[in-house]
Amino acid sequence: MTTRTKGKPALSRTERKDLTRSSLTQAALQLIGEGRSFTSLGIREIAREAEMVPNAFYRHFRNTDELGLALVEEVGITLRRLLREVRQADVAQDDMVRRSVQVYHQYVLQNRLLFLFISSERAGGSRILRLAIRNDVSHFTNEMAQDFRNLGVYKDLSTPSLQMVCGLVVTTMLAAAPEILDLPANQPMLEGEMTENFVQQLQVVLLGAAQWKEKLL
Amino acid sequence: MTTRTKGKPALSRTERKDLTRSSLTQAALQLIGEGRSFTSLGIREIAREAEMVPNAFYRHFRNTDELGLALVEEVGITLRRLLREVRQADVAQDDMVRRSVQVYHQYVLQNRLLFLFISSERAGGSRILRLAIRNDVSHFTNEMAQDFRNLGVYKDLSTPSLQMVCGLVVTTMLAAAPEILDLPANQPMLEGEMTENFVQQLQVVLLGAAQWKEKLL
DNA sequence: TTGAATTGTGTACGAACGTACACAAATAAG
DNA sequence: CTTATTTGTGTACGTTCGTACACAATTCAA
Repeated sequence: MTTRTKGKPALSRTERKDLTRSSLTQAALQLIGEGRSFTSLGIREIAREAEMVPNAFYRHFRNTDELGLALVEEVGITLRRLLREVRQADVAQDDMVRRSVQVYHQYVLQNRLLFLFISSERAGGSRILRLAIRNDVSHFTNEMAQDFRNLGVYKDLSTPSLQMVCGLVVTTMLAAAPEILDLPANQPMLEGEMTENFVQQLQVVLLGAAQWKEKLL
Repeated sequence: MTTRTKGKPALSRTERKDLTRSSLTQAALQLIGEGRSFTSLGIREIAREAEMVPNAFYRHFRNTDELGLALVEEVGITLRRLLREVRQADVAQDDMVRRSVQVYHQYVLQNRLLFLFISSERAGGSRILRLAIRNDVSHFTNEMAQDFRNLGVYKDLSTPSLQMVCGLVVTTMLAAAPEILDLPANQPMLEGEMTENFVQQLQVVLLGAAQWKEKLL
């Protein structure tokens, strides 16, 4: 226990450690934001960006992959928050898709670095990271399916079918992320075109889902 | 002109050059197949794999990105061939989706290295490569839309709408590629599950497309 | 208060990297 | 045949990398 006889330490040791650890992960994200790809980041590079000596890295991670896994944890949290935001914004039913796309679009921009990370490491780079991200995305998909259940839409779809449809929605969403991020800022023309395409695709998916008939076992 | 007074040179200079150039691109693909990511490949590494001295690389490419663009050309050709193969296999109408998925699945396995390259560089790494790949994928999408036209299906969809739907199909296809490639070989149980999910997703999309009504301008 | 554990620093080493330059061999062109 | 161009080699330099080791400073526990 923390016996604080003299009130000196404003932060405990573990608190300090967590701070520098997070400064490492944030440094990695920062580098990603500058166009570097996570796979090609080195220990020295990350440590330098975090303004610490290379060796300090090892006090927190054995290698860059382990730091990547820490980032994946952030991914999980971030995706969960996204669901919450969409849920809140989404009371209306009519153009629910368009509204959700708006929320998603702005969410991707706000969490630019993480979505850059997700997008590029979900398919490329280290197998461990890839599977970890895919695992998080899978959880995200299932939560979305649960949300659909709670909303009472698509009542006649079995849970596996609902998950299948949500998988499709998530695939479409994640494929849109890199396009959102690569779009030059303040080009309302292109942006509107892309968004409209995105909205229509989701509408097609949901239209198909509404028509989907369960297969006979 | 090639004045061949004495019949010595079996291969012309440019032919030889093209051969070594291609041995460089193939070396890069080979390294990708061994789990390395293209972005992190170095000139020396590629040259070593191609069994040539590092400096020889510069006789063919200025840097690794330029070699990547050469690979993207192969991507274009490969995607075009895929369309052709699906077109040939696809005369039947009933389970056309399932048949196409089978063809696609085996095609991805046969062109494993290129699909590894596409999947990981489409979202990550160098911006130039990313845009080049996206351009090829976009062409692929449009050709698929043209194929749909020629087949006479979805007659009441406008060309932009047809392209939008095909974009959805292509997104789903490309998202499936890394999963196909990461699946441990000879696991018919998992493989069947994945394939079935894939088939259903495409069916949902096409079902939605069939129901899609053009928006009023 | 004293001793152990933790966290960050400084220095150092070999390996791999990109690339510059001079050169050898081969081929095309006059 | 001579000469210029092209293609691949050999050597070399400075940079960056991962990581090992010893050490300083701090914090926790007894």
